[in-house]
Amino acid sequence: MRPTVNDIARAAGVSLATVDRVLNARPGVRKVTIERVNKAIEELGYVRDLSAANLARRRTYRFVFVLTEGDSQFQHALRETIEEVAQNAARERMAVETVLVPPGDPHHLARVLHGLEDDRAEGVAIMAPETPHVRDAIRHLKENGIAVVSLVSDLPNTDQDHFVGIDSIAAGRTAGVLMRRFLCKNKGKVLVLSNTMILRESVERRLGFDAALIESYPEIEVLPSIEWRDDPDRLERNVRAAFASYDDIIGVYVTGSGNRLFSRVLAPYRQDHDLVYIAHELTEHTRAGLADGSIDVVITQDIGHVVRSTLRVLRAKVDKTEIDAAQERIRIDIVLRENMG
Amino acid sequence: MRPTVNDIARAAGVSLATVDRVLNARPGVRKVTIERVNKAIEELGYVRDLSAANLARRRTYRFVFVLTEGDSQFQHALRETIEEVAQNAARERMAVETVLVPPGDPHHLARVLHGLEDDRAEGVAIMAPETPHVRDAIRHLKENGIAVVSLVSDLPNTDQDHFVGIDSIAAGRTAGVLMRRFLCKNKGKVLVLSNTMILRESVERRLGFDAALIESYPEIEVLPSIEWRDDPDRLERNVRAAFASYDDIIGVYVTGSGNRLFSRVLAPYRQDHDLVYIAHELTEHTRAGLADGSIDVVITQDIGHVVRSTLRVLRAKVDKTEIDAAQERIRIDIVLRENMG
DNA sequence: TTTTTTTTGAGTGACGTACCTCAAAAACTT
DNA sequence: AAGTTTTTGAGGTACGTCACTCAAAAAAAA
Repeated sequence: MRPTVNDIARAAGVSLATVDRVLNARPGVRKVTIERVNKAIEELGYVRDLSAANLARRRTYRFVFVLTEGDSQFQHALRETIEEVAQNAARERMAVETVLVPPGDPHHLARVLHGLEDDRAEGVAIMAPETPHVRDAIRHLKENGIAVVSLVSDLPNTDQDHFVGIDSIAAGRTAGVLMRRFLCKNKGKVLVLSNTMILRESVERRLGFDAALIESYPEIEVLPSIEWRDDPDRLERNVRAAFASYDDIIGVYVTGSGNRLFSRVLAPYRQDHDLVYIAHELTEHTRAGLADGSIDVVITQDIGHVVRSTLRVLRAKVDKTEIDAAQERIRIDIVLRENMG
Repeated sequence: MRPTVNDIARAAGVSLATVDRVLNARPGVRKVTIERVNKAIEELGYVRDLSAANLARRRTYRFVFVLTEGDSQFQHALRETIEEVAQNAARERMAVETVLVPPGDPHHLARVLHGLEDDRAEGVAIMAPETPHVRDAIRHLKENGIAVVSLVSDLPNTDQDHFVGIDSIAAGRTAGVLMRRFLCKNKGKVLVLSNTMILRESVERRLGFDAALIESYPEIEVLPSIEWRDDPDRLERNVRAAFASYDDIIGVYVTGSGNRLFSRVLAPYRQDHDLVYIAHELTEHTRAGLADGSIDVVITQDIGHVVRSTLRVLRAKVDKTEIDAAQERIRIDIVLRENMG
């Protein structure tokens, strides 16, 4: 049987009240007594029964996801997953809320974050680009004792507690090495498509991709990234231009969203070109692409895992308990048609 | 605030005791009353507070892992992981025990399983080959109300509640398709190595591998599996014979354990042969192989995930609650040096 | 209708922890 | 040594559920 507070009290030769004062850092206990209690805790290997504790303090963890709006399939899937996971999380005394902020408006985002300080949340999960305003807002949150984690998109230069997601450079490298192998020593050019290179992930993926591909395979030329910035016409124009300029395009790499659109634009060229198509993020569309063979590989991360992990990490931070690194590590998943499941 | 039993009692116009009788399926309640209570539960959306319930009934889940002995790196890693996870599981009122049985002795295994019936365990997790004795023992366990799940190695024709692991045919198919792509239209032979074809996984992996490889790539000949049955000499002999007979071996596929040994035996041939090496299970050794480039791909499953999932599923079965399919799905992981992490 | 059986209500004491009060004891000041 | 302050103890109530008892009420059987 696990030791209880009563066992600690007996072992330390003090009363229950004193043990309680020590455990919950309440004032009015001498240093010597505190040490005596801590020694007993140590010796008996006492660990507080968190579910009993949460029951007693009638606690519900209040967590908020702050996401930038956007209607890419990835964003949809993310929001949906949060919704689903939140349902189950409720059973474990967690109230999860989602707040959407317009993209490209750091002030708005910062205002939202500030608004969370006065006891709307005990923990905040953020997916947004890093800007000075955000850095500032995160510092404030932390100063108010609110746990902060970023998901999918890292915020490395902030006071955040944790990042839940994958290393984008490694993800790009993985894409690069698969491109190299799937190209089979053929010579030619690789098209890279990105909605915007403002997001750190896009840049880092491209970085890793180039490193893995060019380094060991100089016969390949990786073309400059085509950025389409939410403008379908620009995408179409640029892709058309690329195929007009080069007739030896043998691979395409899409570093972020836009697969749906891109696939359509690409279709007419696929008859003449034997293309290796590598994309990121497993969504409805990339899934279909894998199934019908139009996409060869998808590099992704398990969104469900990301969301669940985010909540576990937030709770651990709030409770000041250890996190299980092995469980919280997000893997870079390589998905082919065969292991799509 | 979540509704409590008291709210249900009030809403249904009955006493607490009656609600309790209904909730815990105790006798002495009329059908009409049961329905009234259930209606109230439905309407208020009541869900039993499991942590309060477990606290009250002073419950600790007793789970037993039954594994066949063996000193492959995979088995070691599995046992170690169970050990680790069990530590954390203790905080959630789960007492996890591991029982090892000698391989190839179905009677012993069956006896062990029978021994678990009389209240040693509420749930049993099994990794062992399926035999009539095992089927029988599992049926008995189930009849005694004990939850049974298999892990890693499926037991499809038994009364088990659940299987935690990957589809071996799909895993083999994944290996096959990667072999095909990495071979880059070269012609030649592929060596397949397996400790034993007695285990269903080995057979299924091979099946999937052949299907993916041969079907779309008939220029390749996949050689008959070399079985070494825990005999290093036999492995060495057979590998040597294979390389003596064929000078166009361009790929090797190891369907299970033996990578450590095989790598050593293979080493001298690697200078003359440009080989694609695909293996299963990410262990210390295959990890090192990926790192130094001697292994190209490892197909694996996250052992930590498997073990944690096993415990969650067992608990869900015992509690008769839903399992979160998305969370419990074990993925077929493709591991390259770049995404090893 | 009376008797028997079944169903229901009211209540109690756990489980392990939190959080509170009030009085007593111990530790300090002067 | 007296007073003051700090520290400690004893006790209670609560959280939401379980598991039980005993008596009362309702339903079914005679």
